[in-house]
Amino acid sequence: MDTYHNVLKPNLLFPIKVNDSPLSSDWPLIKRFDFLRALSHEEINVLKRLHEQEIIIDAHKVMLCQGNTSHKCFIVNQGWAYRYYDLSNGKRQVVNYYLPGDIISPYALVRPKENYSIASITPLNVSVIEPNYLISLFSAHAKLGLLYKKMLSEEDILFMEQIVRLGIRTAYERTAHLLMEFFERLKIVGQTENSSFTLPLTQQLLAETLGLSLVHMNRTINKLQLHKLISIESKKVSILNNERLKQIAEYQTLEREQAEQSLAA
Amino acid sequence: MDTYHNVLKPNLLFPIKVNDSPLSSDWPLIKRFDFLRALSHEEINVLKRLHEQEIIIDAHKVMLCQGNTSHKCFIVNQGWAYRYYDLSNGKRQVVNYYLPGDIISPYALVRPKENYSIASITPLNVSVIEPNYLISLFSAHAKLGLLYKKMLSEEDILFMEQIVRLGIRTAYERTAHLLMEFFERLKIVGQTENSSFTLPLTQQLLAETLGLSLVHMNRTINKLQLHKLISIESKKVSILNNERLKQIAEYQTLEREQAEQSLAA
DNA sequence: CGCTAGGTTGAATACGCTCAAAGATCGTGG
DNA sequence: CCACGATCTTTGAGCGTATTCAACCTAGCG
Repeated sequence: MDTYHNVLKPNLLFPIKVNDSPLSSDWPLIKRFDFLRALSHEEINVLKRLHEQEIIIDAHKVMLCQGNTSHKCFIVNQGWAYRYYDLSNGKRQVVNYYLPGDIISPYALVRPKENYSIASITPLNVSVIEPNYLISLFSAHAKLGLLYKKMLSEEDILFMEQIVRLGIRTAYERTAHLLMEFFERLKIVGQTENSSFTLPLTQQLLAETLGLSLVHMNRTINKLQLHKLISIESKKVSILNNERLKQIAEYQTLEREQAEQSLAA
Repeated sequence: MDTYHNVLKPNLLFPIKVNDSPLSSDWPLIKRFDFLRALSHEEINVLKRLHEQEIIIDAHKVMLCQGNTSHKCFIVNQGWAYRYYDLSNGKRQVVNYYLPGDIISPYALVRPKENYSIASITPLNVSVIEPNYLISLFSAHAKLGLLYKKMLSEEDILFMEQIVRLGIRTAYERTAHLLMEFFERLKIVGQTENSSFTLPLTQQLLAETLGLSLVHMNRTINKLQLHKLISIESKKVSILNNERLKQIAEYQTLEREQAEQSLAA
């Protein structure tokens, strides 16, 4: 039950300057924006400026603790993190995951006190940003501001999907659905190969995400494998039957049509 | 199971001009903003301008259908609405509720296609706004823009609370928690009296909100009444033992401290 | 090589679901 | 104003999914 609690003791961050900057197109945030709508050179340069201060955070560190205030935003460049809520009886609920290309705590400025904790799962490579800078940048560049809002809106949709998963889906469907989501999100930032991706989560964490017990989580995963829908070997998930998995999960691909009208303004 | 589906067939809205405008302080949105931080006369006037086009929507109407696009924003002035998701097997999940003072579909502009449906519960008195107008207004008035972001951030928190409810709370705790939430949200906009409020929901809808069956929802509500924590008579909920209820729900009051620093910028 | 975190399995239990049917309440029209 | 139908609520009983407890296995790492 509390194995993770012991590991995840609050800790100071140790910023490390990273020397080798990837190519512009290698920043996952830029990939995401570009996916939403093709960016101009100038826009790419603006977004690149967001990545000037890069740090690495160790795996299994609590970055932000329930009750504290967050003063910075982070763009995830590499690695996974998650937000969770602790109950007094020792149970935890994972609320959402931060994958490459996601922005951590975009509401930093307006939220006096975070109700949730955020922790890294893998070593985390993030760009640190002043929340104010983010705001001024996106109000100066209307189109980027719109894409940013689109990102926030997508986060909003992911929350709803999590609610639907927990509310009316069975353990089997929940698991299928979450895996589909991970796959599609990672695909956009180029972190999949063919039909597989690296899933750096323990079954305990998955269980705490899907509102299941560890034991049942394990059985559900194995059932999915038995049915030849997926296979997992050493943290690498392969989707063997995408069609069927999507059908079971009743998964709706995130709508990202290139509708110009909605982006014109 | 599908009783509600029959009632909630998509329908055109019938706008009705409302003649008697309430006093400025009677607009729930203004109350909410003022609660976040005391507003100046000028700011109140700006917000009043948002309420120029008011319409009434009948009870039990689908305002926005899964798959369609929303072109307008609505400020709820009076009545309840909710957002939900339909699964192909007939099950539904209620995602969130819109109470007086809430803004419906603030992401209207950036979302090409809504994945969720929105329906009214009671007759709904709303102000209609152009999404673009909302944006321009809040970028012209920095402080109001900040309060608006704070509102979005609160919506975000409510989503998380719903996730936690569904993920790790028991039926009993879920119900207690949701009732607490309704009470506190209604209190801010002055829709409570002493320890009671009007809850215009059927048990079916509550069940679809909390991921429970109708039968179990009913038993859970009655258990709460049996334990003298609440009482319900004809849609009126009275909280009999606030302390204990809050404790069972492990309810965290929404943090709305008057911290000037976070509002200064 | 041994320790520890993570994964697997079995068995008993419980919480919540389904099916079914009967009551209560509300709105509406005769 | 009462009667009727429809919706909503309540109750019983059996069942099933997921939980809990407990033990054992496995893999990775120092």
